[in-house]
Amino acid sequence: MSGPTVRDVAEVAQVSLATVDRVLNNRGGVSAKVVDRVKAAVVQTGYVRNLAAANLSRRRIYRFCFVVPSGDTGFVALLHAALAQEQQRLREEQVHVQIVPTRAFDVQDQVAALRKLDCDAVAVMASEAPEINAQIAALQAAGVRVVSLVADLPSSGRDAYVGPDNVVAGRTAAEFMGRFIKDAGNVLMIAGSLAARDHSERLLGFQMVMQERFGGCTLLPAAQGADDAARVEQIVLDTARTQPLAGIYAIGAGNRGLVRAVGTLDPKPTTIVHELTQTSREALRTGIFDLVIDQDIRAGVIAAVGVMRDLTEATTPPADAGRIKLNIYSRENIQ
Amino acid sequence: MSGPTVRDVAEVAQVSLATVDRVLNNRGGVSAKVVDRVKAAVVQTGYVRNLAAANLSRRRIYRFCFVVPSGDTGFVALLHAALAQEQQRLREEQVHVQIVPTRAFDVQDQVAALRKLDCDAVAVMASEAPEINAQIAALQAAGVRVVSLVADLPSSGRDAYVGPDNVVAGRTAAEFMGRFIKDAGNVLMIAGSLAARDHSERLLGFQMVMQERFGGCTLLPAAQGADDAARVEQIVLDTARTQPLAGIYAIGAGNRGLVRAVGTLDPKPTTIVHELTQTSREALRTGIFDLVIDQDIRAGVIAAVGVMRDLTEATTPPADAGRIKLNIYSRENIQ
DNA sequence: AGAATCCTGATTGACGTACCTCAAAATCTC
DNA sequence: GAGATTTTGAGGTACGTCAATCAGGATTCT
Repeated sequence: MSGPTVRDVAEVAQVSLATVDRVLNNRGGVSAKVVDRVKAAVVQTGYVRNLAAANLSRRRIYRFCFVVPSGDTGFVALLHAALAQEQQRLREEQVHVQIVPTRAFDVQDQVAALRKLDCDAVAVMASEAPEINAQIAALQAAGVRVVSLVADLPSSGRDAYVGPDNVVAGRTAAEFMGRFIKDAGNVLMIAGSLAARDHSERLLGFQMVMQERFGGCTLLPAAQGADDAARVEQIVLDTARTQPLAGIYAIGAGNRGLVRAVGTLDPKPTTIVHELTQTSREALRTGIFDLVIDQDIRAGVIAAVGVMRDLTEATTPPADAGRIKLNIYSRENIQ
Repeated sequence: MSGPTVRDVAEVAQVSLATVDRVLNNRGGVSAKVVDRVKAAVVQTGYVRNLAAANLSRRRIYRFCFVVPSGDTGFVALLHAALAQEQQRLREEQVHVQIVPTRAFDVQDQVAALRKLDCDAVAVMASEAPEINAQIAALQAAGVRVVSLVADLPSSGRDAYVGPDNVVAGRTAAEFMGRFIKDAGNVLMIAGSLAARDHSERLLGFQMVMQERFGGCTLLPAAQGADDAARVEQIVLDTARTQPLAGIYAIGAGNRGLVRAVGTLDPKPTTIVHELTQTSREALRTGIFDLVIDQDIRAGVIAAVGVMRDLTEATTPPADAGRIKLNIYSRENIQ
């Protein structure tokens, strides 16, 4: 008593099961007339494929790899946690996810990791570099679909990008920065590395909106903190020594250093950072950070798997499948 | 070549398939010693149940109903759209979703709708009323699990609530309101009806934070606009005639009226509203609204279905399963 | 007309789990 | 140690789809 099956469709269409199967799975070798009849029968019976049965029968196992920077703090730690959690769940659905940690900013290590992959598709989080582009091309030539994760690699020819729109992220940061500091004062921007596409795009978006709509503020030259807490701390302290700071926009990681530095400043500059980690959550709560712009990395992992599955099946994933939402957190809506 | 199956577990544990089945599905009648042996075998082999096969075999069809207010604009329209979309997808997974529209604020109509349900579980979006509580109790007595959606019905004894934390929603609105208007001026709060639990909770949270942290603002008495555009427009215009308005917090629906009214005011009060609809999206873009606090209703529908499935299976859903995230939108990150 | 190609039918065996029955074996009770 | 009870085994069927094979009929081409 569970809805119409292919059997019912076959009966209504006056054809055999085999023919229905051919039509439903586009196997070809069926005349247009019969195709129409079968499709009409599908509509008439209200047939919907039983996903469980389909998945069971086509005993496809997907093998996906995630090549992502290692790290036991901050965003990458959350990413690994999300991956591990999904890995568990996906096993039930016959999706095997392998996680390949790399050293952040180490191009050779990342290339090496990519080289020895054996899977149907891979999600890569890396900076832009010609060697990496080359290796991605090689993977694709070998039939492996490639997805860039969190930071896009547009020039690599990757099959898809899964991550937030980082220009929008920067623009949003600027919107709140401008309003919070009342369109006046010096604003310090600290990126990790401008070779990381996500960082450069955020910076771009931030500067655009600040210039367009908050001309009362003065943008200081963008600093690079290499996602390193000590470096970030030093940058803030050095800058604050020579001029008053109304706002700080931290584009990359290294938030522990930011917390230390901002905590010593009086008046405290309005501070906007990315990624809701333990550090930033705590800083929001104590009032050291004013806003956190977060990308839901768990949603990102799920989206990436979905896109990789589509790509592996040679079906084009929906246009917005890879777009990860940006979440804005203040001290009142931390979760 | 698709991982270990029950067969492998049975072999390793030196028991029959039937016994493994009894252990895995808690059917009882197995000695503790053997249970341990089977469980050890599960770990040793790395067995994970194949969801597709399980779902196929247990030919369970879930029948769920959504009893929600009808409406072709605003939030409820989005809700219906999300429902229709999920309905499509869920059919593939043998979940039959029926949508029962009711007249908003019409208790008798809602009770009547609840009375003639025939399903395994129901999600209800309604205001608080004793008649509704009674009908929910009757449903539960008949073995139907009941979930409150978007607006909680805590006194009804519903099995679960799926929706955002509306106190947090109100607190978040206050946080941004206070910062945007620089902690000074009159703030008007407009609810739809304080009988709707979501509205009263938002109001509560908003007032708490405004009093705690933004004592410079003056809170005007809360108005009730019955989620009606004309009423809301009138309230704003009437209030603005007698005193300057620094901020408006619209707790419920009727945003079209709000747009009309705020558009005529100079200076424009900082306006914070709920739910990202076509109206509020457009108002954000043109600068009439300053912030929209949205609940992702599609995520809500998915969560509700998950919770109903768990409840129907008599497994307690995870603690945070029903919690819908609040998303904050400014003109820069509309999507 | 004969050969080649195309279209369709009929049938069958997986896929891995759930769920059932019946009988045999082990354990407990007095 | 006989009887009652609990525990375990053996075996089967069903779920709906996929995938493949083989064969026969229809159509087209030469």
